[in-house]
Amino acid sequence: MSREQRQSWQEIRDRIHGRILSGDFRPGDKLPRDADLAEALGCARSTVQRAMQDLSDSGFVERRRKGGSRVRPDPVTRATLDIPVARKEVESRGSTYGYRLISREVGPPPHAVQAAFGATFSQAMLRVQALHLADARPFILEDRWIVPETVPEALELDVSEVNVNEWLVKHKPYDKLDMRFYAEQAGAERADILGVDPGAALLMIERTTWIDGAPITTVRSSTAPGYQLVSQS
Amino acid sequence: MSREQRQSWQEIRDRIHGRILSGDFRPGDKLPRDADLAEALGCARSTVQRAMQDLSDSGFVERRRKGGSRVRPDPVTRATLDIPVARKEVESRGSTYGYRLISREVGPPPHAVQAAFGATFSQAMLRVQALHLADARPFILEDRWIVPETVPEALELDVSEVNVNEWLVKHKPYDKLDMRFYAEQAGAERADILGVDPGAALLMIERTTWIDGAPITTVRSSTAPGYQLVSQS
DNA sequence: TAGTGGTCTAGACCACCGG
DNA sequence: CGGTGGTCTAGACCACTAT
Repeated sequence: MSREQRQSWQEIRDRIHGRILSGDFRPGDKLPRDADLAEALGCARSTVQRAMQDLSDSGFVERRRKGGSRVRPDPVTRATLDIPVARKEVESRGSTYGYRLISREVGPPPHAVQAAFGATFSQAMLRVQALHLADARPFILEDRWIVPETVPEALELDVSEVNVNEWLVKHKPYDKLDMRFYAEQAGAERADILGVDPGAALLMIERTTWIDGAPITTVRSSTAPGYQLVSQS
Repeated sequence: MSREQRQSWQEIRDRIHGRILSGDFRPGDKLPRDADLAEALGCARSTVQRAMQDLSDSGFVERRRKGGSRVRPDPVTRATLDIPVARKEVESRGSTYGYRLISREVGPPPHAVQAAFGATFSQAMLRVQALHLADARPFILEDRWIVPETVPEALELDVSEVNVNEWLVKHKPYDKLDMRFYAEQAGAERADILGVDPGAALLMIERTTWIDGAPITTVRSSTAPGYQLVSQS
């Protein structure tokens, strides 16, 4: 008789994944219960659980309590991006990092900023514009708005010395993050600051963070031409 | 005496995370072993394991066998992107999807394509250029190269009828994916195809996939102005 | 080679949600 | 309300790697 081999959750995942790819399970189909899969595949239920968890994270299946597992009808490709602190990114390229404060002001946020937070805030906010340099050349221009009610210490910061970006990352945890990427042409002013031709295509990165539902900060980063975001693994 | 409450791995994670944020554990510090944390926090080791796994996935800590766990010295913000199949994306916006083949040819790949695969391939490849439409307006222009040795069926496909993009997603699994995003100005030809002004800023998406080390396909997608990539949660 | 994280198992209970 | 996925526990063994 055959002996059951010990199987890793990756093997179990691949076996199930294989049956999806082979058309054995088709998009929209309901999959067997974890317990039944476990028995059929000859492993513990928690191993199936782990495998299905991964398939769910990867976007191949949807899971619902009581509803069971289904093959996701619309395939997606999922990518993970690491956005390091600007200084780290510059240094990892072997360049020398530099930081230059461009402006600091306190005032009412424009509509675009309020929209980023998904609400209307009539209160004044702290705005900081700064330039990250790589070997003394412009690398990223960031335009940041900070909500003083959530981050009162920010008003006291000497932003000409302290890198607000890194200060926030180190001291202000968030539990909600909205991030978006798009392309935009450089206007005259931005082109001048970044040292590029007006109309150059810039990759824009927008980040907005909240903690316990309270808005922390939103930042629009204009990256210099040639900048690329690369997915992990 | 006090009774130990049953704790979820999220609670355990937050307690450890809290000690990192509070400066109790500083960047670069070595954390206690899982077993010690479990005892200190009053839960099973596997619960700590799950919590640390999440902190590792989120980029807060680094884990190494024998080496133990350390607070990651360089903070990163991590974002997950879902890139749906073009048709799904168009339909989810309430628009009508359309597909138009622009060209199909077999020939030697340019250096840029070989570079994407990280190797030199002198063999001929299948190139397919196609346009995805939203309400009859250009949405995404894709320029794809397929390796016939890995995907022999592709040569037989009637690409004027079949959406190669979706065909590959459904039938060709991959185990390695490289994805990158950048901004680029539209040249005259692309501007014409996409129906935009020459010089417009376009968000570019590059995807390259492998299976068992063998290259499958690489595609450069030029998205129409206004296109945004938005992170999940 | 020994220490540490990674995983598997078996069993139990919980939480959500469809019928 | 009952079925299904989600999680916790305790214990054992494995795999990687720092020392």
